[in-house]
Amino acid sequence: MKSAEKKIGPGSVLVKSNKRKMEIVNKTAVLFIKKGYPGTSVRDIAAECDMNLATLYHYVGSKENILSLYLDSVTESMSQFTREALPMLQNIPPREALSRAIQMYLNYCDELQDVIVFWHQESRNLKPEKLGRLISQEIQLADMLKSILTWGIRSGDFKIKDLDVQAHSIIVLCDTWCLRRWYFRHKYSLKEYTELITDIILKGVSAQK
Amino acid sequence: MKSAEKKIGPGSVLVKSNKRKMEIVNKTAVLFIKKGYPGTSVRDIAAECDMNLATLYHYVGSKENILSLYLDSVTESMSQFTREALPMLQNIPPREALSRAIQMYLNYCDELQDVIVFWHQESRNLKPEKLGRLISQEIQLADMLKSILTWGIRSGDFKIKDLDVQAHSIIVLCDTWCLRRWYFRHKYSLKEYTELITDIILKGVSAQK
Amino acid sequence: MKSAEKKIGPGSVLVKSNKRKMEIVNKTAVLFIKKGYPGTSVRDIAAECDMNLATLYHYVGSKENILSLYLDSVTESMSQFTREALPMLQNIPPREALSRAIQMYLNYCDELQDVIVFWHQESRNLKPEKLGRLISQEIQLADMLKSILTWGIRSGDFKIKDLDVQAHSIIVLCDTWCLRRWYFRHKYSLKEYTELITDIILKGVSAQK
Amino acid sequence: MKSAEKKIGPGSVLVKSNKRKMEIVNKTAVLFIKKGYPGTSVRDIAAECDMNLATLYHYVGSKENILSLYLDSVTESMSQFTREALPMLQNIPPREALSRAIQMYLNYCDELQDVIVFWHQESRNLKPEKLGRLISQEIQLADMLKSILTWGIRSGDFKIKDLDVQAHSIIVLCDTWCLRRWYFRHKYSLKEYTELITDIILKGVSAQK
DNA sequence: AATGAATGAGGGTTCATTCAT
DNA sequence: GATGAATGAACCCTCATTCAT
Repeated sequence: MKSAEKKIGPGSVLVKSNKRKMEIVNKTAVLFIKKGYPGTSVRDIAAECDMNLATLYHYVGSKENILSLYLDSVTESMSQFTREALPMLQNIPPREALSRAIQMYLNYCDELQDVIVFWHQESRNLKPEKLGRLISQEIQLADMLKSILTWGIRSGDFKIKDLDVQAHSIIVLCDTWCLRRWYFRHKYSLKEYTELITDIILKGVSAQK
Repeated sequence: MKSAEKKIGPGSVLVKSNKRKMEIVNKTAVLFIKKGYPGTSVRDIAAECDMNLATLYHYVGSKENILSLYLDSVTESMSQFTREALPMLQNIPPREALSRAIQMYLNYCDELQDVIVFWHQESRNLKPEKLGRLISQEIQLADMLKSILTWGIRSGDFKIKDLDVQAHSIIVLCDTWCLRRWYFRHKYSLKEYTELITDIILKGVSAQK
Repeated sequence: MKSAEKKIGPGSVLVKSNKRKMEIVNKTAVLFIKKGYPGTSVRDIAAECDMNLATLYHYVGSKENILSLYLDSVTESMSQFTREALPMLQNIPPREALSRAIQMYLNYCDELQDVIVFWHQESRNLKPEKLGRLISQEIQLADMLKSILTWGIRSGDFKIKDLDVQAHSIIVLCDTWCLRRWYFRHKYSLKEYTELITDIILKGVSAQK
Repeated sequence: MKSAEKKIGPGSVLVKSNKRKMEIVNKTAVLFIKKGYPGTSVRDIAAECDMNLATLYHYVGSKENILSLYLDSVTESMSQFTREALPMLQNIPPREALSRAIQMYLNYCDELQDVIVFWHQESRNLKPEKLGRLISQEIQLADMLKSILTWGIRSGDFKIKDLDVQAHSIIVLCDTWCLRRWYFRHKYSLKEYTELITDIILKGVSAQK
């Protein structure tokens, strides 16, 4: 990430090069999602980018690196989601905060469902270091949920045995909208699923009278 | 096929050939799980089976067929689990039935975690027809849970808005033990996870006073 | 040809074995004609014969040998045609004898057109010795025609510069019915073609006034 | 393909690439002729071209495509022959025109005898579309002959029952020089064969007094 | 006579990557 | 920066044939 560290102005060579690189990554992502990582050949990618094979290599170095760059872009997006979501949930009653967190994350998942499914499937092809970055994003998201859950516990709204399991369960139930779309997609709208799953989750965390 | 006319019993040729075939499938499964389907070459497989390449083909026909045979074996195992579990849960109070179903399925998942993760990841490489078989197993499992949930609703123990979402949620929360093992494995024992997730689920389905 | 040399009665093992062998050859011929010699695998053949691969080898020894046996059968058939045709053409005016020879050979070609085309195409795969047998059949046929032509010359009906060229030309013009069937088949009936080509040939050999 | 936008002229990249491609096709043709199409492996071809296997594929795409390219080159050559021959036969008395056409075509056949034999034998391996191209060349040649024959009929020199059969017969009798070279080659010179076959043909088409 | 199993060699093709220009 | 060419390794699969039983 040299270019990110240096302060370089618009129009510089590095920026242009970086823009090109991201174009490649984005176009490649489409292929990866459609055909899988091993199923996508570098020649496919070059063709999709309307680019000479060697030129492609000039920009991105290797096939694996494209995957890595794509990972960067995805984790950045997830990180941004988490960062942006948290402030919007403060100063709200915990139950509603959790509801809205679920709703926001489900919307986010729905938009990026292909991406989410892709990383679930291709995490195998990541080296441990890269896989770690993916995992840490999940943990960051879980942390956000954990802070909401903690507020609720303090306020007496929630009663939770184990924060970690609870937080991850919430994430997983949202991801399910993507991972089981073969079942849910033709049965519920996103709105319906959101309502139903929110109900289940809230019931699970509530301090029952 | 003349051999098809012969009576098939223990010791028959077909059984012997079938045994060999299953040996191959089982040994291949290990490779598939370790390196993924595209990452496993038929030469790898032949080597693992200590077998000439052509001999391998004599038994299994193609790489894709090994995957298919493996799928058969897995769906059969899942089907058997579902079939065998149900009778053990009858004539038991619904809450306990559900608890035991969760426990049994989590044990089953724990044993076959590599397998479960594998099929989650490689479902992309399945032709629609095969994928359908995998899906129908999940649905069968969900059906089993739905029948337990229905008993509970009738008995007044459970209150559930949507059976389908609830049943699939339960499955997913169990699968999570495998799919998020990178997080749970070094934090909880299976027993602990079982207790915690059972709690969450039961709370979610209970008819609250 | 061991069995051919020995005088063995019906029902003997060798005769039975030979019968089986010819069955194989005949069924194989169909495949050879349909898919070509290199395009036909020994497994294809065994399947067509509803026979175990090793059993097939027990009877015929090798793939090449099947071709050779088939060649035997074809040359024998051609030889028989030539032998049987000649006596039917004696004591007939030369012009009519030639006409009838052409007609007979064209009928023969029409029946065996697939066979004729096959050997034209696959002669490459024959070892010189076998190829020689095929060639000698053609020469034998040419000899028959040459004897008719000679009668005609003696009788004053024909005037021919070179017997060999003339005889082979006649054969080739008949073979053309098969070799150019892509053109002639949908334009003429065999009867029409026979008349037309007979006309051309007769005009070519006639002693013009 | 960007390169397609560039002007194509001598020295352009495309021409250079095309030259290399034709080198491959020509060298491959030798192998095809010697060993047959199925008998020639792409590894053989790469070796003959002194070229890495993958490089070969870079230029020609597939084995079948080499055959197709070779077919292109051959049909182009035949087409050129037909185109060039016709003007040379105009304003000549029909008998002489036909004689010279025969002579020219026989010379052409003699030069390309291996090629002609090859396509007779391997036409089986052509897809219908490609086979059609081969056939249409033959028909084009026949058309040329038919126009000569027609002149002769009009002038009263020729008397012909059926133009098609007559034209194709002439072609076949010329091809025979190649297809029966096992017989003619060691018996006649090309010049002798030309004279003899011309005689036969002319006699066959003549309006006899 | 019959058969399932076994095998070494080779089939056509594609891969990710590099390099000279 | 950009490009055509090049490459070694590997891909999945099929071949004709043999052998133990």
